[in-house]
Parts: sequence; structure tokens; C-alpha cells
Amino acid sequence: MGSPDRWKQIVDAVRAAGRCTVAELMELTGASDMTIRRDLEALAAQGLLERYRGGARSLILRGDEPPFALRVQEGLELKRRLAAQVAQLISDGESVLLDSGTTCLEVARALAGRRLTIMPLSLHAANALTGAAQVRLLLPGGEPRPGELALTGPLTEASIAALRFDTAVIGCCGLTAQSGLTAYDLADAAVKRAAIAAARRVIAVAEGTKLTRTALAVVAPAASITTIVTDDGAPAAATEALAGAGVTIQTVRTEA
Amino acid sequence: MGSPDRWKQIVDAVRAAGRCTVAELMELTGASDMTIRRDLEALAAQGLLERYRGGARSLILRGDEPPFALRVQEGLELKRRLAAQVAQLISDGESVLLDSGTTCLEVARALAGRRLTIMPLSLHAANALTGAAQVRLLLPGGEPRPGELALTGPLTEASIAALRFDTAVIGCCGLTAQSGLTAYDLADAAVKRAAIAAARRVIAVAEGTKLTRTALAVVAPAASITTIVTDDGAPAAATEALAGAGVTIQTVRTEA
DNA sequence: ATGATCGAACAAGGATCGTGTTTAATGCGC
DNA sequence: GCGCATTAAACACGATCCTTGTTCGATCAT
Repeated sequence: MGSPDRWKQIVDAVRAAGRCTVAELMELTGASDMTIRRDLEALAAQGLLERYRGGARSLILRGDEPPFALRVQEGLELKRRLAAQVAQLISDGESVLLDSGTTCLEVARALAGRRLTIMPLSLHAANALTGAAQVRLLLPGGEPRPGELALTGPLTEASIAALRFDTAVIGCCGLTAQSGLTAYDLADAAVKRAAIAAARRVIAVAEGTKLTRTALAVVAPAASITTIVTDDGAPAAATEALAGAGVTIQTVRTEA
Repeated sequence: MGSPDRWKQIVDAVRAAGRCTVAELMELTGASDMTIRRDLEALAAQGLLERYRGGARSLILRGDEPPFALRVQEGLELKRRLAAQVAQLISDGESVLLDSGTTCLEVARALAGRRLTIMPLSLHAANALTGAAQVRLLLPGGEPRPGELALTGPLTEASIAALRFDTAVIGCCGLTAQSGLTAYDLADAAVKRAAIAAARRVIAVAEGTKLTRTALAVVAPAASITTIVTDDGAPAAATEALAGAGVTIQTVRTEA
């Protein structure tokens, strides 16, 4: 229900202004009041905003990570290309630890037909991989974070620590030579750290824009990464600094 | 794609005869050859049967459990009533271990709005519970069995053993006073056993027809169950024998 | 108390899915 | 190698579902 682009419009508007009235959103989107109301209801159910009489106010803090449902849509084509490149780095028969996040979800889809052992760290990826006849699916325990469905907590870390993987594919919110790999969520960061510790080879996958960002929680220094898969959009200074830390950089084209 | 009742017809026919030609299935269902062909393709993708030129042969052994996709449909109304009764036995705030299977999937749906801590033992139930704002979801590790998506294996048993629950809701394939609770799958049986051991109270939920059946793998004696929720269809002899083992029996109406 | 807002029910429009037909390509048996 | 049945792809029709807009009565805030 509700076309995704209108949802994005609404969420963006509400987040930008802090709060919006139904009338404002009607004018913005051109939809009727009832449609706006139904949209707000759905978005409130996802925890993105809070309803009050006559409008809605944002629940997402300005510096916060935008919700999963919105991030999936953004830059899908680029994520597919990054995912394809990652898939190429992985050989049949390997055991793979697959991080949570929208980019890694695309990696899951790219890996679906292959003969592999995969432990996904989010339920989204797990669902994408059920039905893939050739992959042996291994689920860690843990608590799925709402929306993101990333598995976190002591159960997750224990599940990971009990195993050893050929490759870990790690997504990130920020990645620089100076601060290393960083994430928004503290619990996520702990899981990523465990994942890196349990794998022989670590592939970090990150859009070029992330190579200039730093998020709250430090996961690991750049040197603990084997290979970074990114795109042409990454500033040369950033990639050179990372390469200087001993990391292999692979880039795909930003645009088709 | 494909209406579920025709799928059931096809799978039943193929399983009964061992193999069927496309022409036979056309006559049986009244559908066109192309539709049959598409159905067979879909069913083969689910691993239910094997395609050969001109027809298909069954991959399900005669005494085997019918596949999940078919069992979900059967007796849905009754399952809902059983699930509602189970939900009534559970108080807000409890920690609940929820078994795999189609009946327990309905229990998950019945519990979705409540304030509870739930650890589901199948991905189907887990998916049904994501988005339930009030429930704290706890996932065990393990390998999801294809189709069923029931989590099994050492990771699952370890996850369960690390926790203690107020209530375990257990589904079953067979349940008699003599043989106790039985399951088709050996790995499943081990998980159920761990679940029963980790819970203070054990609620078994089973359609009346299951109270005369016995499946391959023995899970636990009837005495280890606290309460059985079943329906009027259960033979009086069976329920009395179970009651004699010290189990509380609760029944719902078989038909609306 | 009054006005705006909300939620439910109903109706229309569009999109999507399932199904059947046609066509061309493929594979099997002779 | 030939002929036949089977299959896969492409297209078209029909039904169904989803989305949206409207109306109405109920609700809430000023």
C-alpha cells in the first residue's frame, strides 16, 4: 500500500521540517487527505514518525541513519554492481559470513545461485537466501533489530565466535584510513567486530560516499580489512590512504 | 502463481501413482497443458517432484510428511481456533518458546499483538513476528530446513539450552499416551526435546487426528507435557489415556 | 459548542496475476 | 535423419486485488 516515492517524499518533508500538517503534505504530494492519512498511519506503524491530530512529527533524529525501508531503494543499481563484484571475489564452496545492511542484501541476492555456505547477519538476507537450493544456510541467533532485522546481541556474537569462515563480507556506515570501519549502531558494531575476527579474509563493501564519512561506533581499523569494493565516486585521497594501510581496493563504475 | 487446490490435486495424484503424465493431470484438473507444465515447474522448484519429459515423478516417499506449502492451507480455520486457545493460556510478559510447524505459525500470528518475549523455532514464525512492536523477538541459531524453515542443529540446541522460558508451545506430528510426543524429522525431534527441557510449562498443540498417530522420532513422554490443546475430533479413548498420564486437556470445537 | 479531523464503508480506477492460445524451438524415438 | 510429441517464449484475455478518492458519521480540540 502506498507508492514508495510518495512515502519518501513524506518522510523527507517531515524529517526536514520536524513536523508537517496533513494539508501541507496534500499540497506537496497532490494526493487526497485520506491517502495522506493512510500513508502516515503506515509510516507510524514502521516507527518512522509519530502521528498527532492534524499532522505528524518526525521520530528520526537529524543525524540518524535513515530507516531501512528507504535505504533499500536508494542507489539500487550501484549496489547491484558492487554486489556483483563482491560475488566475483568469492569462489564456490567457500563459507561466507554476510553482514546486515542494504548493500549486503544485494550481495545475498547475487550469491543466491552459488554453491556456498552462508551465514547472514540479517533476516532480510536470510529470507533472500531461503529457496536457494545450492547454498547451505546457517543462521546465527540473536535479536533482530526492528526494521533493519540485523541480528545482534550476545547470542549472535556467540554463534559467530563458535565458527570460522573463509570470507566475511562487511557493510559499513563509514570507512576511512584514519578512523577505520565505523557503524551507527553500537550493537551492530560489536557483531561486525566478531565477524571480522572469525574470518580469514574480510571484504568490505561501501559506496564511494562512505569513504569520507565516519559514524559513531568504531568497529575495526582499516588494516584489518583485506579488500574494499567501492565505486569511482570515491575520492582519490581516501582510496590512496586506505591503500597505504595495506588494503586492496577494487572499484566499479558509479554509473552504468 | 497456481491456485493452491490444483497444486494439492497434482501433488496428491503424483504421490499416489508415483508418476503422472501431463495428459493425465490435464484430465484430472481440467486445466490446459501449459498450466500443468507451469505448475510442475513450480512444484519441482520446491523440490516436491521431479520433472521428466511428458510428466513428473514424485520425490516424496509414501510415508513422508507432506510439504509445508500444502499443509499451511489444510484446516486453517481449526488451526486458528487452536492458536487462539493457546494464546489465551499465555499471559502478558511471559517468555515463550514457539515450535516450528504450520499450527505454531498460527499461534505466532495470534500472539503478534501481545507484549511477550518470543523465541520462534522457524523462520516462518519469525517473519510473522517481525513488525510486532510489543514482542521482543529472540532468534536461535541453526540451519533452516528447506521449505519448512525449521531451525535445527547444534546451534539451535545450544541457543535454547542457554535460556529458560516460562512456556514452550510445541507442535507435533503424533501424540499418544503410549508413545508420547513424536515427530517426523530426527533433527526436529532433538530441538523439540531441548525446548521442552528449557521451559517451565509445556503446551502441546495438536489437531485431534494427531492423537492417534505416531511418527518416527520420539521426542518426549506424554507426562512431560503440561497442557494439550486439541479439538473435539480427538477420540475419547486417546484424551482419557493422556489425561491419565497427568496432562491437562483443553479442547476447542472442530467446526465453526 | 463549533469546527476541523479522523476512521470506516463504499465505489471506481488501474495494475497485476493467472490462464489460455499461438508460435517457434527442442528433444526423443523410429 | 525424419517425424512426432513436448517444451519454452510471446502475446492476449479475464479476473482479482490493490490503491485511491469520496462520503458519512463519530471524535476531538479550541
